[in-house]
Amino acid sequence: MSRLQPVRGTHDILGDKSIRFRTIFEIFKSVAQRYSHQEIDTPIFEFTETFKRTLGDTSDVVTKEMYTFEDRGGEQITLRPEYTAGIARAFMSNGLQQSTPCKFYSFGPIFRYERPQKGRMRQFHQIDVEIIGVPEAQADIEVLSLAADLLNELGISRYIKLELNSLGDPESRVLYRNALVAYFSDFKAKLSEDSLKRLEKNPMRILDSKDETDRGLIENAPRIGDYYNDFTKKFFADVIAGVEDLGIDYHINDRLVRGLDYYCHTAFEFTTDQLGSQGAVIAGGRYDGLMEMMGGPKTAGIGWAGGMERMAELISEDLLIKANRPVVVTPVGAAGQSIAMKIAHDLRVAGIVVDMAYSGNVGKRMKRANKQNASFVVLIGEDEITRAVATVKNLDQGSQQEVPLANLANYILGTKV
RNA sequence: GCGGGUGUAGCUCAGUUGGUUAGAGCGCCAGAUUGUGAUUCUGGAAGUCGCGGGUUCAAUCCCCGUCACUCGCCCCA
Repeated sequence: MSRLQPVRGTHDILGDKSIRFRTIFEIFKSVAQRYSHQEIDTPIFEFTETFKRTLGDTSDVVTKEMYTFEDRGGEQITLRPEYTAGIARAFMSNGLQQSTPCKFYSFGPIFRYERPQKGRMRQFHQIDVEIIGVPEAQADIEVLSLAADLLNELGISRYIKLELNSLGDPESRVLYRNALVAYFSDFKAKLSEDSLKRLEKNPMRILDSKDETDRGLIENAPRIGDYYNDFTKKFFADVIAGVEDLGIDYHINDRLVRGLDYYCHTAFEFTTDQLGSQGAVIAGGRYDGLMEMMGGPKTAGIGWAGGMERMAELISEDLLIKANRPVVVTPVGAAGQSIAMKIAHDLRVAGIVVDMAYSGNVGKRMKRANKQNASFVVLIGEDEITRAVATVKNLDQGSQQEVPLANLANYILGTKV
């Protein structure tokens, strides 16, 4: 048993979970396409440098959560711990600066070495949306609107609230950062160990701290809103006005931050209290400084990522996209056996989901068909073959009737709806 | 990385204050019913009691370690 278990924090996706994932992805794809986003698939691993440079040396993701290894060619490789860096890299690798704006969507596995918990795995799956090359607030609004529509169509809006903040433009940020450092420096003796480190490298992250003493200090810390310059104020007001016009509920949380320097303006999280301590279902923000930091031209960007496992826990049963019920072809005797596969094939070509009852007596095969939730059983034995018919039994009604083989597909398709 | 809880059949769980052969329900297989499903009845298979070590005449039970799950911290999707 111990050898057969999956690696810690990884899960096989099958059965109900698989259906949930497919449902979420189908709905996501449909919504994203209505917003005119194009699919993009970037590799699951990148050079370690791609993530190190963009996520910064102080973030938890880089310092202790990446799956990094040296490949046989001696390259430092990392399994992607997030989407944005890879998509930004792809944007530049493919020379897409020539064709902005670019609107992308993507989905797939993400890897982080963390202690597993409900709603937190080492391999998990995200859906992702990015708009690259649009510095205007319309992009922020559209991306938020896409997220809100998605949650709506998934039927889980009522569990989720949107927290919104602005980190300001670079000028506002510097002012605020300095004010924070000045404030917290007076309390160095009281700050938690983590927050002391943050004070050096990443003072805005202190606002994230859950440490009780820290929280007391944070109460009276400077508020970012007081440091916005006119441009930032206008930009944030535009975003809020747009969100309100679309009827999206939100509330401002001025302690919601992103520590890294390339983030600016809009930052947001769609959070829930339904998943224990894993609150965020969708999170994102604007990253106008990212491309430059990666060595490309200055390019605006905004996007978000959503956790599929977390959404999968929230969506309700009746939303799930079910596969069509099968028709089960049941041969009787050697004669039936020889013609059954051909009959099944004809039905499949006609677009019908068909399974075969492989073995056992007729009763046994009926029983299995019933268990498979089949809609019809097509019985074919010597009696039928001599008359070129099949006995078709409707499992819901219990009725049955003989149908000429030539009409079989039409009969089933016609009766179904 | 830190702290708490849990680990017995495919699933959900009982149980033994340490003592012949470890149980139930559901599921699975077979028969009643060898050309007709859902109900019913009868029978059956299935377990190194997570794994390793220790204590003991004897361990599924007590102790230690380990792995996994789970809850909280941390972090976030």
